[in-house]
Amino acid sequence: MGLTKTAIFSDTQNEISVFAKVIGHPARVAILEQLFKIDSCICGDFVSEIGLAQATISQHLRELKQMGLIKGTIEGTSVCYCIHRENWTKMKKVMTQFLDQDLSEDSCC
Amino acid sequence: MGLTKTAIFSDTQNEISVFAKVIGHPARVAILEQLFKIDSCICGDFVSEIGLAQATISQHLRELKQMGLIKGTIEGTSVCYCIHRENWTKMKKVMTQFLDQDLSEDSCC
DNA sequence: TTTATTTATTGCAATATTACGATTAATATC
DNA sequence: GATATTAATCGTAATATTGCAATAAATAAA
Repeated sequence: MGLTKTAIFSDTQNEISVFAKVIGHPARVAILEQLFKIDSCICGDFVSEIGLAQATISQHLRELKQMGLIKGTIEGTSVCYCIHRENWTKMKKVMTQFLDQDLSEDSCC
Repeated sequence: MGLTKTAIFSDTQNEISVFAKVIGHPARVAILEQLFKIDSCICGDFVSEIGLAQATISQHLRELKQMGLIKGTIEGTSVCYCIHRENWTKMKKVMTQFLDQDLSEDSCC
């Protein structure tokens, strides 16, 4: 099939997995890291920094934009991208809550 | 293509994305949540709890095991699964470091 | 030994993802 | 206006993922 059965899972479970999925590609990780490192907008320098074709980068940027993690502003012929702070914070909260789960000592084999 | 070009990314970038990818499916999120909730091993109760076929669950368990997030111990005819605490902690560290990045105020558009 | 019970594996079909060349659209610059 | 420059989109190919039925393997119970 290839089609995830989202209906049988809770909203939170789906939310966690969707957030994780968007981080689940090194190119998107690299894009986000660059935006944090520069600590401002980046206008079109992704293609030269990351070794992927322009069309491919554009596709990854679209996915990040669709998930709301970045936003782009048109600036003449180029587009300036930056982190969407509110949404990043929201994702951080959701993911951290999941990751921070813990077990009591020696609870299992 | 469909083949991620891991070679052009850093080890850290690949590590983050691989960890995220394994969390990137609600069934695997559900399995992990159950293990944390029960706070001990689970022997074969996944299929009844999650609404997916036995073969599918087994496949997801294998992926989690391959990533080292869970470990299984054979217990007669059934297998008891539990969280691999050390590896979970390691993943938490890697992911948290990535998620905790922050921007200075008003750094962008 | 025969018969459950339980999990892993295999084989398959359907959908998703990744990547890129080519093209399009939009604005700058000449 | 004609020509660059930049980013998005389209089309396509290759690989990955998801899901399940059927089967295999391994142990427990009768």
